[in-house]
Amino acid sequence: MGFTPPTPARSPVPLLPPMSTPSCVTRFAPSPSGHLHVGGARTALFCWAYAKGKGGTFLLRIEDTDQKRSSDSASVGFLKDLAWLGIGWDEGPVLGTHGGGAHGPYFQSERLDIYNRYLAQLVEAGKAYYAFDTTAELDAKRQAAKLAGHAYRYDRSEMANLPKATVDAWLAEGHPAVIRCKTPDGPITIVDEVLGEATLPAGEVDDFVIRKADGFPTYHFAVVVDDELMRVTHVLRAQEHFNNTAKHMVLQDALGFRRPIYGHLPLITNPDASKMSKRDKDKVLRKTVIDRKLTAPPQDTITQARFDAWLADKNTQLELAEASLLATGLQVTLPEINVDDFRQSGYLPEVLCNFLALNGWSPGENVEKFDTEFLKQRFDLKRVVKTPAKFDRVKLLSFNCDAITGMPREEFVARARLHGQEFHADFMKKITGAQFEQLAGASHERSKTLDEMFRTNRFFIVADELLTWDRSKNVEKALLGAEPNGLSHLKAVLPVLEACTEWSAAAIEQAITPYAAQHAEGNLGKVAQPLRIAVSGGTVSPPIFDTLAILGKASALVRIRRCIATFGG
RNA sequence: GGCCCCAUCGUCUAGCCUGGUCUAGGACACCUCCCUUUCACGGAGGUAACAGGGGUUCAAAUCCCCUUGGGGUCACCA
Repeated sequence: MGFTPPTPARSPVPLLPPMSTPSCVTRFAPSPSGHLHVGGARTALFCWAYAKGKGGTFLLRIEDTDQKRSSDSASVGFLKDLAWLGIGWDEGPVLGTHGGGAHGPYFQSERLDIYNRYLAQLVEAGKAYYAFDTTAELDAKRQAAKLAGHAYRYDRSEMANLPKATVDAWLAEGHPAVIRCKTPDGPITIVDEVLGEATLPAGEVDDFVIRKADGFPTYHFAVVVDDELMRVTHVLRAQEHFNNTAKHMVLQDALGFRRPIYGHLPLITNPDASKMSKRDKDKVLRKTVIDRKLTAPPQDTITQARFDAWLADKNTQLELAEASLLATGLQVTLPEINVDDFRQSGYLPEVLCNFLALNGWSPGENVEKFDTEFLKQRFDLKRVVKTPAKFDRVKLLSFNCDAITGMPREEFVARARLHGQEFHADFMKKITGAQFEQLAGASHERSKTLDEMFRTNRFFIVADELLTWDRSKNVEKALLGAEPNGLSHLKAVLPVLEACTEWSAAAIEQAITPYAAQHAEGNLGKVAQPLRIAVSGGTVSPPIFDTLAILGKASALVRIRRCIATFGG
């Protein structure tokens, strides 16, 4: 059989008039199995940047051909994630101003008749055939091959040569059947803009399934048909798809389709080089539960039965909502995996985009900080690295910190407020608008994330009479050290504060500073720290005068009195 | 295991294609000091890498080969 190794089409034959065909069309084609993973987000970002930088089209397609794994709500989830990141799509499912387009539907599950048309065409042309092997038979052969120590390859001798009459009869009798692609014999050379050229030896690609027994096309088939029909010119996807490219090329040749340009992006992994997956959350939870020797879930988290089942079987995974509930109960933080996790943790979308782009690509010239506009203009496949990147959350945090401290105060306050309203409704309810503004203002320069102030300043929203004090070393030292210790300073400044007629940070400072000068050798810390402990219960808070001002005079005084009483006055 | 790909500080990377300008640059982390009312921020320094071995060459991080190590993939999942 005269199969020539495919080469990229030099002059593609356009399906549509040239006028309406953009020079560059990229697509992001996730399967809707949950939220958008950061790795997926990086792929989407690069696809977007590449197309937009060339004035082309970026489209989104939902690959929901796996009936078991797909759900409508899941796809909506990462549409929102993408929109939050600022990665807009020109064509695809509609969300707000994004999406639409003339090449839909953009859900593969709605394109079955299209696939069937091409499938029939292939079978008719003898380029594909029905196969009636059962899963059990196939598994046995795979197993045998493994035992024998060689790679399993599908043997077409039986099914590919079945007489048409037999095939029709079996089909009519309702035997389960798949359709396999008759892969021509010969080596296949993949040309990749990132990885270069790679040739798979003959026999590496066997007769793979293109339609499943349930009537749905496999990923390989749907991708090839859709990329052609949606006139995709550049396929940018994760490196795990590299070997699949050969299958896609076989299909393109069989169907007479154009060949898009390929670029396979390096993977993003955990710092220990393991795959980043939501499994990592389960791992953290399991370790905590085992370390603490817990036999029951914390109150108000998950049921005992669910807990037992999860703990008994390492392969059981908690749902996202269950996991975060349990994490809250155990007071552990889960590793961020999905875009939404980073949003909840208070990362800025523009920072996440910036940092993600740096994993696998760099503009050179020692430039690290840039926005998506810059990325759009500068991104190119030549500078994409070939090696997998370990995702460094610490560096991301540093970038986030820089961005936050670098933004105008009003912007921080506004963005923190939005974050609070979404993720810390309880906090926002217990604090007035003015108080929040003051707190956010005071937290601005010490915030690494939008979330931090809500976690470290919970003392603001507890009732004065319910505040408790840490009994840590630092607290004891500050309050009960050698005389004159913190406690005596507290007793002494109390009347000073009571005498304050104006209760602003500046006014309080004016009252306290002279006291410190006189009674603490001008060492403000000797007075500030006990005050901080008294009103916050711990050793960390925004600057003390701000803290007192935000709390209000009444609250502050009650807390100080209670503290004195608690620590023995 | 077969096949494919890859290999620069702890990490992300620049440099490699078109050998000399590399006593290998930046960033994060780390260490030291300074600043400081806590926590942060900030400022000044510092430690730290061309996986190993052969070639080619006047000259190799840069080109070639081998070894080792890492990753991907081998589904009626995508």
